[in-house]
This record gives sequence, C-alpha cells and structure tokens, in this order.
Amino acid sequence: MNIGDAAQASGLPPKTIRYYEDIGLVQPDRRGNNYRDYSDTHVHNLQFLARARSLGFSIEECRQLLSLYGDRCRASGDVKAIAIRHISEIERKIAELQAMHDTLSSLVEACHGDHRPDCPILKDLAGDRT
Amino acid sequence: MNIGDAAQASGLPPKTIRYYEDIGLVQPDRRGNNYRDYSDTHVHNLQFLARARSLGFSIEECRQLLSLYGDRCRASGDVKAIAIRHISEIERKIAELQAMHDTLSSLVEACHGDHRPDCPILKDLAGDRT
DNA sequence: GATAAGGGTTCCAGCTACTGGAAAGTCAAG
DNA sequence: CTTGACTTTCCAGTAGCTGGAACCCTTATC
Repeated sequence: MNIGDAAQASGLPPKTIRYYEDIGLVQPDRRGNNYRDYSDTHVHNLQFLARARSLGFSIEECRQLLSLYGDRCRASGDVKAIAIRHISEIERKIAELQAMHDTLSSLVEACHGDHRPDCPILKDLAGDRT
Repeated sequence: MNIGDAAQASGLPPKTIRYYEDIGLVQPDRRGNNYRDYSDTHVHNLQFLARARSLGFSIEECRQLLSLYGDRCRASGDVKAIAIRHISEIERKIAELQAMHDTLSSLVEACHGDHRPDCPILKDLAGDRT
C-alpha cells in the first residue's frame, strides 16, 4: 500500500507518516521503485498512533504505548500508569487554563470596551490589581 | 539597570529578556561597555509582558497589547476584542482537554491495571470501541 | 600586578510535532 | 508523448524559549 492510501486509511497526512518513520515509530518496507509499502499491520499501527495522539499522548508516550501494544506479555498496569500520569497532566493544564479564563473573564466584564482609552485589562497587565 | 536586575524585577530570565529584544518587544539602551541598560519604563514593560504571557496571550498578542498600552489614544474596545478572542481560544482548549480527560478517565476506570495483558485502554487505541 | 569570581556579550543548537516547499523520479491514462 | 497525480529526498520554518560555548567586563582579593 502506498503512503497516500495509508494516509487515507489512518487519517494522518503523508508528511506526518514520513515523520513517524524518521523517528522510528512505524517503519514500512520499500518497493522496487523506492516507494514506501505499508502492510495492514503498519496501517493499524498508524491508526493506533492517530488515536493516541488525538487523546493528547506525547510522541514518547505513544512510542511506549505502541511497544506495550505489541508486547503479548505486557501488564495492563503499565499501560494504566502511563494513562494516569497523562490524565494528571491534562488536569494540570485544564486548571491552568481555567485560572486564566477566570481572570480574563472578570477583566473583560469590567471593561466597557468603547472608544475611550481607560481600560481595566491594560491596568491589570500593567500591575494595577485594584 | 543591568539585565540581571531587570530579570529580578520582572521575574523573567535574562535569556527571555534578550529574546524579547531580538523580536523587538523591549529594546533597552546600551552602555559604554556594551551592556544592556534598562530604564524603569523598560522594566515596567517587561513586567507587563510577564503578566500578559502568564495569562496565555501569544507573543503577537502581547505585542499588540503593549502597543495599545503605550498609545494614549487607544480605544478600550480594541483591548477588549483581543481579550475576548483569547478567551474563546482558551475555552476551545479547555473543551478539547476535557474531552480527552473524559475519554481517558473512563478507559482507566475500565482497566484493572494488574500484571495481566488484557487492557481496555490499548483496545480502544487499537480501534476497538466496544 | 595577577587572578579569580560573577556578571555580561554573541552565536549556534535544540526542544515538540509537525508542515511547507523545491527539485526530481515514477506511474497510469489519453 | 505528454500530462497530471503521486512519490522521493532534503532543507527550512513554526512558538517561545533554553542550554551551552567562547569570550569580554568589573570588582575584590592576594
């Protein structure tokens, strides 16, 4: 299967698939014309990666997950540990964004937002937290 | 004021302050020995940037905000517009993270997480959404 | 006066995870 | 035989810094 078809099947752009090969995630065979040749297993792994990435796992986490996926003797506890760590990270990010959101919301609410120069948002940024 | 003192006063590392100069955000004077020389206004602007960055504004948004901050004829509506756009972006990111969080949470909950290889998390990643 | 510590300076490379573009090779259809 | 779609490689750029090397400046101490 050519890279274009693998892209179709996995939902990943060809550029990304080549990149994943570069960093050693999915290594396809080569045909006589030097075109990459993707087997069903390759495509399956690409789909796996697409899904894992869409859940926010980093490339290195994906590498570990893929390795566990291919290991018949894996312990589900190892997978779960990675997922739990990732969830904490997500929660941290959400909290960070939520804090920004709350601050900005109250500033925006306090700003009349017309042609006049007086602006509580700029005041806050300038260090005036009255 | 030397860069080290400006760093102390603004809470930004010297490396970051030099970077901000590179991209034209805060341009200090130079002293005879070629050392950067930061005035109170410079430091004030660095603090402004640190605060704006901590609220998640991009560098380009910071540039606009800083420009509006220095413009006595600004309209607060312009500032508000930038903030509102930024809030939407934050909301989008939170929603994205929340969706990941929900999916991962239910997967983690379904995973017994012991030494056995059977794992709902990997099953999901592999495309089995039963 | 020599020297060592603790600033400062420049420049180059690397981080994440791709993405765009150039130049060239390959393949199928008309 | 040419056109167009696809493929290849390689180089560069994105955001926002950060680390490190190699060197200069200032001050204090011996």
